[in-house]
Amino acid sequence: MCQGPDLGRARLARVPELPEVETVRRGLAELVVGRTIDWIDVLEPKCFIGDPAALTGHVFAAARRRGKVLILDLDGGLSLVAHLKMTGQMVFRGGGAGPDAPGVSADPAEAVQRSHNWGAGHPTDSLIGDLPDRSTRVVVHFTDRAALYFNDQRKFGWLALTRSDQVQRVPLIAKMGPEPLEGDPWPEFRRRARRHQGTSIKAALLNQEVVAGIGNIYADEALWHARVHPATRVGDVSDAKLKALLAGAAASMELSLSLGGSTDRNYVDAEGRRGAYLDFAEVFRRDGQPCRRCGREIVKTRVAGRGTHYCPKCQREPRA
DNA sequence: CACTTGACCTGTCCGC
DNA sequence: TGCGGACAGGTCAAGT
Repeated sequence: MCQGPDLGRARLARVPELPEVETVRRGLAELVVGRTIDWIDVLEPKCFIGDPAALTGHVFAAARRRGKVLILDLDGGLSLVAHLKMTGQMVFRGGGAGPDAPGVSADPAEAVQRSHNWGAGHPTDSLIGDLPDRSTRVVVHFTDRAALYFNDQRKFGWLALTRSDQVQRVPLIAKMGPEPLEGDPWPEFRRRARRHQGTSIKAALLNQEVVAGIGNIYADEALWHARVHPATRVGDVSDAKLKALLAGAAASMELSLSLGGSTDRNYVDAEGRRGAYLDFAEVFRRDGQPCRRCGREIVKTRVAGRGTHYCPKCQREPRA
């Protein structure tokens, strides 16, 4: 297939953060809930924690999410916890067309398969080819011949089998901060952010113990919305600005979430250009382009060890 | 304890 | 055209 010059960058930017994981969750809730596991094929041992054989015969009962972590509950008090990290994907394939006809799957399966094409770096991008492929790490085979593929080119992601009542004991989940899109996260976010007065606000936003689900993209977006320089010490950020940061992150994620359903459709146009996922971005990967508020050129630097995009006019240096 | 840096990986891009 | 190296980023371990 033809690969435009921007395709590589576009893929890298599609790291699953909260909105992307939520979109995957919704798809899985529709497709795997109610299905019975036949067996689990672990192609990359480091990507599956626990005994895969213990899952045979169990039925998916619900699909939940905590921050960027997926939680798939099964009957019998078991849960499959999953983290996509940077390049993980969950790709469902129905068995409607039969096991020997991988390319002619039924409509529903294909539709959801596309909507699950988050994450990055798949050879064929908007339309995944035959599975398993070389990035497939785990395959959940269902009794009806359907299958759920966990793909992850970089092997950072994982699936872990745990007892449902132990899910909140998973280290990452146990310490996780409030959900930014549920209830009123502000009091808890403020409390937790104030524990890290000495670090940069960007590092604090990326810290899952401060607030759940924010990654590099939405951290940069939130900072732009709130007009805060990413290197500002948390101690120098007012409560009003902290609140604006939380609101900015939420707004950006809500927008992304609302685009999630349509992103797959025109993700890569005929020229292989970037997809709709970037339409909500004000600064991320927009270095060299004008700020949509003031026209100043967006710059890229490094803060908290991460590529960081901001507007030098709207988001002034701390110091003073 | 607070905070920073490196490791984990692989694919892609850039300069030579 | 090919090759080495930088880079991408979520989380954890190890370091200051």
